[in-house]
Amino acid sequence: MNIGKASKLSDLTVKATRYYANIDLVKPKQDSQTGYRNYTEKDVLKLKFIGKARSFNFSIDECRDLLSLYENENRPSKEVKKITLEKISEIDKKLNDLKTLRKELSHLANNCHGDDRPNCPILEALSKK
Amino acid sequence: MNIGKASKLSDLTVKATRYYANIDLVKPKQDSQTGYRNYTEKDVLKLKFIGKARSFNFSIDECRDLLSLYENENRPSKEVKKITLEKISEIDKKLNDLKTLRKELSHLANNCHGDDRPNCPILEALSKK
DNA sequence: TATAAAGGTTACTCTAAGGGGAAGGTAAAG
DNA sequence: CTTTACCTTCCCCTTAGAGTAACCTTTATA
Repeated sequence: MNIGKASKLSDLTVKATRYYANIDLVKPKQDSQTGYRNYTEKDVLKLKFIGKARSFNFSIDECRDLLSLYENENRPSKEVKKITLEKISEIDKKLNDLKTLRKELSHLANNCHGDDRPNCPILEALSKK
Repeated sequence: MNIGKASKLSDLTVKATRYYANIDLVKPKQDSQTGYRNYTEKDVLKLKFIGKARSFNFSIDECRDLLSLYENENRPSKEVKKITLEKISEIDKKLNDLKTLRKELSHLANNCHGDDRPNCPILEALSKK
């Protein structure tokens, strides 16, 4: 099938699908005459897999790793688990950073009366230290 | 003073400081002979302000807005507060997304035995639906 | 004073993951 | 036969600088 149908089936944009072909992530054969990419059912499964992994915040490189594990019937599950646990701790770090940031910002916002007067503790905090 | 000193004083890299000059954020006069940028004390204050705002996750464009408010003695504090509250709700959205993501991933990881056997619920989850 | 080191300048490339759009070939429908 | 839809490659754009090269200026040292 052509790229349009494959993209629709895997719930990706044509642009993203073509990108994945360009970076050798899911590279279907191309018709030597027309240049059209010819996707198989299996390619669609891979594309879906990638879409799902991307929605789980895995990077393209991580998707590449996961995909090769996915395609290897003999992979040890601990490798997949390792990547997943790393992703979780990465998320934990981001969560902590964002929580700290939120605290600081809401502290500033709480101290700002937010009216038409020019005095502003937020700007003061940004300009001090 | 030259860019090196100004950068040191405002705790920025020379590269970042030069970048801010290029995008007209903090643009000091340049010596017509040597081309050297000449930073004033006031410029350093602005650079510090930006560094602080950036550390609070404000984008360059938001810094530009905040900076112009900062430089305007008559600004109403509500404008600053508005930007800050928007940033906070932006952070809240990210926090929610990440929390959801974390739940899903840790659920998957918990169900994966993570040994040398090929069966892997994580990959199954990524390939289904 | 000659020179080397330190610091300045512009300009180009690179990052992640595609989006947007142009120019042009192909296939299907009217 | 022509319009429309779909496909192709190619190039620019996004964030916020980092890295590097080539080259100029100022300062420190032999």
